Amino acid sequence: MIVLDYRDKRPIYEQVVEKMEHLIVCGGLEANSKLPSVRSLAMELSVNPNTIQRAYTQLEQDGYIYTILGRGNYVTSRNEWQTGKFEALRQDFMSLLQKARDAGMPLSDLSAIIHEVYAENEEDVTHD
Amino acid sequence: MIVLDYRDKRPIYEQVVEKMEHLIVCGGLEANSKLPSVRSLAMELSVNPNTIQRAYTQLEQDGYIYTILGRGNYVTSRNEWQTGKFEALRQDFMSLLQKARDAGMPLSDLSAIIHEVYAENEEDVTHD
DNA sequence: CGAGTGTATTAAGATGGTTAATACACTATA
DNA sequence: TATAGTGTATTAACCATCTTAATACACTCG
Repeated sequence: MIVLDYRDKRPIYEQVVEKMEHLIVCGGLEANSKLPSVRSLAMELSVNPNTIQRAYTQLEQDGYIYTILGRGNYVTSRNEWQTGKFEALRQDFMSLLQKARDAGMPLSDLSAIIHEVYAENEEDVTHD
Repeated sequence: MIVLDYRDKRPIYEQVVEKMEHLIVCGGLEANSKLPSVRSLAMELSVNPNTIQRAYTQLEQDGYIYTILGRGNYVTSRNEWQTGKFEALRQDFMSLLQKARDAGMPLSDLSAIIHEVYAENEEDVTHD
């Protein structure tokens, strides 16, 4: 379900959060489906249960999963986290765009990247 | 010249690198102008000279400054780091755009943000 | 020469990530 | 009711990294 990158210098719990979030956002995990238990995932990744517990706590705070005591952790439905996710992405985009503008990066470069990633969605949109 | 944010949990040397880089990229520091000495900036920020030394070493590795032994640290001219900077920004954009696409963020939202930040440069660009 | 500079080394303290060993409360099931 | 599986909490220890501290050395400039 998840593979750790040991060259990654970030904490393990952050990697678990990131990869779980990616799975959920991309639809790899259905809403209300059950996640691996704290102990089983810890066993699978050869890490301590506390580390997984910390990751799950973070995911719950971010709204991606919910917990039922004694039963397990489950995936939250999309509409519960999508608004917050969009806002976070907006913040990141603002920050990154300001850096790009300050560095003198041409608007055309950004446009090219956007159209490369959003290849399917092409219709109009990107100008006034 | 620089103000530290003590609520920021990142290492001090990272903050110094970030703020110096920002100053250089935004033109707040001219090419070939002299930076504060390791000891004087350490004094000014009330941190250890080793911490500033580490920041300057990082800035040099990233191509933003160059060092002359016994004389000081100086700002590199724009064309020496701009290409690398653009490439790094491109990488970040790709990564962020993929996340936005996966989360189902509409192209129109991105367009709005871009036009907000790149207000002056408006011409056409963002569509084919 | 002397002051200012970058650089290197070593030791110590502080913080945070991780492991480890337990313990407790809850839920589902035989 | 018992048992197993679950989330959760606590405490201690280990380790890596950031930071400070105290020095020392080589270089440049006046």
